Amino acid sequence: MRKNTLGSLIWLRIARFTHQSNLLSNDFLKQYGITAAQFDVLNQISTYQPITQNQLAIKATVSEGGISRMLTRLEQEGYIQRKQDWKTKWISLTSKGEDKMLEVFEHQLTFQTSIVNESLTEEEQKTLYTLMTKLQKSTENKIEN
Amino acid sequence: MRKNTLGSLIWLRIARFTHQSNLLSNDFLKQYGITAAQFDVLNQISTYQPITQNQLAIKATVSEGGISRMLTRLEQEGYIQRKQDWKTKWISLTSKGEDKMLEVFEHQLTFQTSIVNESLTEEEQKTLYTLMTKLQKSTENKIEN
DNA sequence: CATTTTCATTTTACTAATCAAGTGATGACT
DNA sequence: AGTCATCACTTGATTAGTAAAATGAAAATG
Repeated sequence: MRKNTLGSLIWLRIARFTHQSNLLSNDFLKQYGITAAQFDVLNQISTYQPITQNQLAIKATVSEGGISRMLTRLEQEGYIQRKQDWKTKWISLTSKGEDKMLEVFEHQLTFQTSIVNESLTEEEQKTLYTLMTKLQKSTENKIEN
Repeated sequence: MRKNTLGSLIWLRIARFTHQSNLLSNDFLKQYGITAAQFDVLNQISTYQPITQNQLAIKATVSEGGISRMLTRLEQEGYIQRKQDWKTKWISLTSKGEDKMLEVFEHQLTFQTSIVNESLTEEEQKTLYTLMTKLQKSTENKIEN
């Protein structure tokens, strides 16, 4: 007989939430013509630009190959530019990319915040943040073994 | 100036944990020759078989098209069988699929559990489970609008 | 009894991710 | 100088996901 542990149930809830909130995010961002994955990467670039692809991959927790393809798409759309300097490519937003982030950032933040605010009190949110941070940091350490 | 809310920080932590724990899961399951996504689907089938593709898609929180392809692969590998009955296809594990789940389930459960146990106390886990359940249920309601 | 509706599943076109092998230029040995 | 290693990035093969259009067979309608 199958018996689940508390740990595995937590795992399942988190996986479901991520999946479903991703669907909602993509649906919400559709009106701005970008996907949730693109928003995340543009947001990282906006924060850390100019940044190399290598560093960006780490910030966005995506593989080298993944960021390469992602940037190709974003470059085609005209949101970012890659400046080759020696062997490194420095990534930054174009003015179109800056405008897009200016247009979208606040709304996406409000969108995410409201979903959390609707189901949890301020106190609960603080607790959840603390616990998730513990969990995530510990997983992060395991990755860098 | 960019200012993040508690809600958006929670969102970020959850997304990171999911992504990283998925990498770990895939890495762990590699020795058994299956992926984390395949394990999840096989696990659902094992629990609810026989089950239609439609219901399975809901259980596994995957789109109709997604489950169709996934099952094609699992069928090719010989883990599942599809029995056409009227217009419905009933999915169940083959004996090879049953064996695989018997081999993997306990280990994957232990793997997931240990990651949570290593970073959180029993009490913290209960709290986290309660909060994540609230959050996830609320998101689920938004999806079915 | 022919036609339309319904419905489960499949397919198409796309985004996105991984790992691993391939490029191509810089720089460091011998 | 010639070879070799390194490094940042790209590419190929595969898995996985979505939305939306297409299939195909049964049921319902007129």
